Amino acid sequence: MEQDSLDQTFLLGLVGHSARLASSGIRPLFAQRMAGHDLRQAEFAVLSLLDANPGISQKRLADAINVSPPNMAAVLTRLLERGLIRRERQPSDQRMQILLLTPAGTRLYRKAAATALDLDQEATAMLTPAERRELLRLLKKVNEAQAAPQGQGT
Amino acid sequence: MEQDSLDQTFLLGLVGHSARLASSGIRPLFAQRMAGHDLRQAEFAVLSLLDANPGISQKRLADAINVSPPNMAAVLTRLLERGLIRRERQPSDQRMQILLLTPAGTRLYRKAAATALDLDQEATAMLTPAERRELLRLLKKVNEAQAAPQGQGT
DNA sequence: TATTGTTATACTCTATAACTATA
DNA sequence: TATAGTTATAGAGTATAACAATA
Repeated sequence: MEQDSLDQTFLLGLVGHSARLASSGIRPLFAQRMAGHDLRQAEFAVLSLLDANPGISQKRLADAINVSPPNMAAVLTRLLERGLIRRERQPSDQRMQILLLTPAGTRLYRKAAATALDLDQEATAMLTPAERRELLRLLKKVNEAQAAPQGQGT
Repeated sequence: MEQDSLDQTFLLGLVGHSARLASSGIRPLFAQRMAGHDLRQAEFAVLSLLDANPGISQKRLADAINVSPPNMAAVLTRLLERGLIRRERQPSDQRMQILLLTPAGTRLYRKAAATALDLDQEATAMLTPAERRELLRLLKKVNEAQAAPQGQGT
């Protein structure tokens, strides 16, 4: 039995620490359930964004989920090899590549999305629906401001 | 210029994903500012917990910040080598080790804690004070339930 | 037999530099 | 010269199995 009388006042007053804890607490459950679909977190996120935004570029994908371009390339390579996505050069700007789900990718995503929603709700079952919505709203506010600080980052 | 018209509705409805995004957004700022103290996230967390809870065991430390015992051993080794913490066997139960900050560890922690609080507040400056408090309350609720599911995990 | 902690190891994730090609 | 994407590589974080010592 754990005596959880630890004083964590300072650490739990940091959003960075608290968010990391929540993330690391949910991660194992996500990994375990998603193993059935053979999808990792970043892979699932890519499928989700492509389902909702067919034809976007790798850059926008990478920016949205905070993955560096080299690491995104590796994620996409694996999804391409599995036949879950396809890509084409954009005619108007040949530097860009347009990404799309294949029919197999769409089918897998539908199943995986149901799994993801289930497990996420289980992992947050201690919150009321209103609390959960509020938590998501506040995290979104933090994340949107991160993505676009005030012009240029550096 | 980014056209942030991406539809991320589904992903941002997952607490796991949103928490991970927030964490990964704040991490680089944390790392950059803490480099001045030569402290990584887990190391800072250990110092903070030892400052508030002198004499706790490695197990309780590891549980509190979601680090596995083998990885905690590595973190502590580095802090010991730097003379920031010390440890002793507990007389009553010789399996346990009691951890304490050294005077140098306390001094470094004081400075690092001020840095951490500053950067975390900068990173969440888009929230009102009330929103920030509410976000921390909700994350705490999620994290407390994670830590102690309902008896034993497995 | 269970718990605390260690060692060794592998795997994943993240970060950076250097490069190609397009613009 | 700047941007999209790639390759290669290093480093940090995470996970697991096997072990020692104590209870």
